Amino acid sequence: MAAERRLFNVQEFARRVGVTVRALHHYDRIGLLRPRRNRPAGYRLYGREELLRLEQIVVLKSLGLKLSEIREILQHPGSVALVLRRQRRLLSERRAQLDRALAAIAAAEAALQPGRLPGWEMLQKIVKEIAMQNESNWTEKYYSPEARAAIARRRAAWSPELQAEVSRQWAELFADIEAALGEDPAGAKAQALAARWSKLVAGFTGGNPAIQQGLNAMWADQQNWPAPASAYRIKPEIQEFILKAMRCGPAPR
Amino acid sequence: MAAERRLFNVQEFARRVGVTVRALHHYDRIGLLRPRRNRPAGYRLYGREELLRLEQIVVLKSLGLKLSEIREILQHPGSVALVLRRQRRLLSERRAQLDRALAAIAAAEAALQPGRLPGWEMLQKIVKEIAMQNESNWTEKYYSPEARAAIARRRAAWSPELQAEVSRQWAELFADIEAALGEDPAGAKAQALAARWSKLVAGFTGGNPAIQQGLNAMWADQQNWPAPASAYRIKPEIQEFILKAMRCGPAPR
DNA sequence: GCTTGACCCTGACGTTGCGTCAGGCCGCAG
DNA sequence: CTGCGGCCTGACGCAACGTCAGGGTCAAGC
Repeated sequence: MAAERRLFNVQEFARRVGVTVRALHHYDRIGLLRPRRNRPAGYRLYGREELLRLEQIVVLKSLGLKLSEIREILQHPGSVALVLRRQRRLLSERRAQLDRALAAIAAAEAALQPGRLPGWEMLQKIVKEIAMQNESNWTEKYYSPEARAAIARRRAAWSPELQAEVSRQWAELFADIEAALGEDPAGAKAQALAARWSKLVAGFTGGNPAIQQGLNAMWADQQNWPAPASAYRIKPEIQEFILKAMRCGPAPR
Repeated sequence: MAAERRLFNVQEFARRVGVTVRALHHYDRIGLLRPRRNRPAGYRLYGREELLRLEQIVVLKSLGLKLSEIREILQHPGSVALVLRRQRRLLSERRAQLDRALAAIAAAEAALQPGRLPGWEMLQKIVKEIAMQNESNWTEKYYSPEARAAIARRRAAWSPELQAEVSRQWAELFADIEAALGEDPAGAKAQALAARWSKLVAGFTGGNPAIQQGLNAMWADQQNWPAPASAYRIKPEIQEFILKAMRCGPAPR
């Protein structure tokens, strides 16, 4: 009955869960987490029940939910699945956006690596290209009926053998690039390698620009590579060489 | 000399670049983009020069830079490389955070799929596990000297043949799972499959939890898969089955 | 009982990048 | 002259608190 009747004052309570006192004030004001206020002076006091609720709040907040949404969820726990699905979609979109920005930055850095002046037009063009697909999902834009059919074929044709073959091609390309690291990125050899690279990437991505962007973003930050791709982890020198060859190679125009 | 002396009023100017009139007001107030104001009534007028600057602003904004940072960059264009590097790091971190949240959501959804009650403790545990690695990079935490050595060995041992072998294992596993789709996720067969899955993933990720999280996040949202991984694109049924088996399988305890 | 230092309270403003009125001036067509 | 559309300048709102400022409370030591 009287199990752990202990009450905490704000500071200790906050420290215990890992939030700030100010946050508790805030939650109190907006009615998200109401403490008991028995003490005559109006001190906030929190018990086990509030602890539970606060932990739930923290968990949901870590999923990127807004406080208002959290309040809704805690009032109607049945809607949790719905909210999670919605949230997942939202975060996915945000991540796609981030990937685009990262890809743009990577391209921009590669473009101004050679020590040239910034070259606003180039930066602008890069970003525009990449941001283009920002609005409206590319699925409808780039996967017109016939393209969709092509993908279906590609997927149907997928097999372990094909997979192995493609893997081999990547490995070969990596080896070739490594052998050519000293070459001029603008030279014919490097250009040929870049072309092979592009072709392989296109084959993998099915021409899907969003995925290609994702790839670029990953280059820029290999630490965050997701699992299966890690088998393809690219050495920094190779990555740098290809980026240079692709960006500063095809004649300045 | 007098090439395109045309001046635009706010509305047209805004429409031309794709920003709102209010934004232009804002940029004016904070001194980021000052229009000319020749007209007696104090109307804002924008020319070619302002157009260029606004375009630069928009580009930099799309990279996630704050307006104050943009102002800095435009004042000192030499710092652009530095700012880009910093921004890339920041966005990477944000993306990692997003990945963690997505992984947690995916796990949570899988956990409450069976129609059971939410199970706050489970949700909490999931999120805690995943958020644990939030602070301090895992590299130091999980890659102690000996682990680092193991990774070096792994990398040294990497070869096209090994790659092909692993690819084959994945393909086989996918096939086996597909054949077992009708089974009980909590059954021994499903559990064995889940174990194989885990082992393969661990092999790929070198035990790196960050990358495992990334993988989970990708499951939750295959649309955003980056390039080479797309060869491993997982069918939804397979993904769902494994998630179920891994989460609701090992006895409710 | 009194002082002291630690702890608590309630406003209230700052942050970021605008959205959204509200109230009023300007300019051009009929 | 009137009407309508475009422009202007405040000023508040949003999300989730951080950060003072000014002032009350509590427990302990003297």
